[in-house]
Amino acid sequence: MKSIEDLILLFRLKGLKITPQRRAIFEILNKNGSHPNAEDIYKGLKKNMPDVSRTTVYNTLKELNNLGAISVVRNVEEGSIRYDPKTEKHDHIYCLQCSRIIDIENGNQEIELSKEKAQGFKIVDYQITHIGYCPDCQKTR
Amino acid sequence: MKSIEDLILLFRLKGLKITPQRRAIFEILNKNGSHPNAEDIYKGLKKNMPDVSRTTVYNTLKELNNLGAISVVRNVEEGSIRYDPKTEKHDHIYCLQCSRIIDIENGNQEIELSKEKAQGFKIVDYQITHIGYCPDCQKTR
DNA sequence: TTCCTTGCAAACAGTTTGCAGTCAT
DNA sequence: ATGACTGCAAACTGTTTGCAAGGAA
Repeated sequence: MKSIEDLILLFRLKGLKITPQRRAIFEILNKNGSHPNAEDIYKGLKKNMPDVSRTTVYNTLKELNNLGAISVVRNVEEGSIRYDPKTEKHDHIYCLQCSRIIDIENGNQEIELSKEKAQGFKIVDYQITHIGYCPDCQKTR
Repeated sequence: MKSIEDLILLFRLKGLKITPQRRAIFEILNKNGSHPNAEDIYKGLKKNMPDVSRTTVYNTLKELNNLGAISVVRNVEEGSIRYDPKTEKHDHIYCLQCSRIIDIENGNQEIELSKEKAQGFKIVDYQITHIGYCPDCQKTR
């Protein structure tokens, strides 16, 4: 997870500008620690900045993603794209009922594919998602 | 991967009907062996059945998914839902350039989460996706 | 005959795009 | 001053829904 200062430097380095809207989005991502979609961020923003538009949210998320400052959560079959502000490699646990995603450390080096299994693919990454029910949702089933 | 006969029996068992459209969708899923989205199936269907509608494709995919005869592919970040006709547990390799997905056997029992790592979640499944570039796309980069 | 299914059209959700006015640098 | 950014509206994509007519059992 990049600090707000890092994000600002990163944007400036690329000739991108730091607007109050962007600064506020950085703050939301930074304190949130979760896996929000564009709408989550938009709603958070609106509280303090009622005239902000969704376009600005989408635009800023796209830039952040381009810069590698956030990443897309490889999909857990939902209608919307969810973003991950944590840049270090990690796995996820996904709740089938409430869609909550939590991060877990990943300590599996054995996941690396053998040459035969890779079938000619050049592998650059992998994603592990554990799927189940979170503590809260177990109570209400 | 269920046979067409199995799918027909499964549908009949649930009081669902076997229409020519559904039979044709079963055939496409069965011979395709890939990870199509609704549009892929619709296009395939149209060749022999020009008046078919997308609604029928969506409806049938939903029923198949409900019955556990196909599943939704997780861990890819695309605009559309992709389905997996292979019902046995397996992993995927995903091509970042052409979006091709291939199946690979999964032989990682060590993926199971320890109790501490699961953080109270009740885990029922997991999905591993290896990400990279397929042989064809490596040539054209 | 009885539901289920089909196909059309409309609705919907999430996201992207074009553009005129505004603002950061 | 310049180019990037904002916010609006419209377009677009993938999917879902309501419904009248048709078809499988």
